[in-house]
Amino acid sequence: MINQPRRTRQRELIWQALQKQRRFVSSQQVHAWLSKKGHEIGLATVYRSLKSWHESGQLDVIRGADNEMLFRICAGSDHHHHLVCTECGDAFEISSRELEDSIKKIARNKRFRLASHEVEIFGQCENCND
Amino acid sequence: MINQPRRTRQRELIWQALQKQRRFVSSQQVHAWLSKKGHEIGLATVYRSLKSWHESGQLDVIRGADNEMLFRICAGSDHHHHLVCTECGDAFEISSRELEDSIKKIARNKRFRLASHEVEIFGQCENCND
DNA sequence: GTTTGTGCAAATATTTTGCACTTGA
DNA sequence: TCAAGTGCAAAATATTTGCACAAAC
Repeated sequence: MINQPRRTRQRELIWQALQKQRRFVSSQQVHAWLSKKGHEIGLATVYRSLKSWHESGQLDVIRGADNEMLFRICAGSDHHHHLVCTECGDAFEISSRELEDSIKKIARNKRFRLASHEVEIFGQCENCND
Repeated sequence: MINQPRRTRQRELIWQALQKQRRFVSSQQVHAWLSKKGHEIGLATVYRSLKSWHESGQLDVIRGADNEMLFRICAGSDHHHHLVCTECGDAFEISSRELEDSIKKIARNKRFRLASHEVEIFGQCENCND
């Protein structure tokens, strides 16, 4: 009935490109990288692929400084946040009981019914903070 | 030498519009609202005003779901995050020692030199969660 | 009178979409 | 076959910028 994803050359290539990266990348970057490798794929196809994978939970997304969407293959399907290195772009998934508890507590204090939350932490990773 | 802000009719009106709002609003919204009130101000002027106030720390900003920047007058100048009601759009500034500590701990565990972080919590406020 | 702000239109930038064509199952 | 995927170009958004003119100090 709905969305039975098909295996196409384009999607294979896009997925492979994502697999090579540990960092978050934009649709534009994926497209440019593939072009450089000689794979002429429509930019719209890249946008559509990343969007649908994100919607089906296979990709994580964060917003870059200039407001663009950056994607990365999502390791676990559990709830988590990200710790991103501002130097090399490397990103780790994090999940902290303590952090979640703090957030719950804040919501409770203000009598909010918690819906969702986003936490993004930026810094320099072990290798980059000389 | 630098940026000595001037008092203009446009800026007065834009600032007043912000003061009437407890929720986060976009440049477009401020502009539309002023237009409706009969104040014909250039959209670019609204963008420029909000941007500069944000840069000077007088406005907070969050990212809307549809990729736009939303601003609000910032109550305190201290470090804080936001608890936003998804129903009425009302937003509270929050600051939690516990939350900050959790974040520091996470960074320390991964041996990151912490640069910055963003936390946004969404839910329904006391009035909206019937 | 000099510097800063404004308005407009054009330029960017990112992402989406309509549509005809192609392809996978 | 035929629904799903693709490419292209155009549209939709959101925001910025160049420039001539106006306003503030």
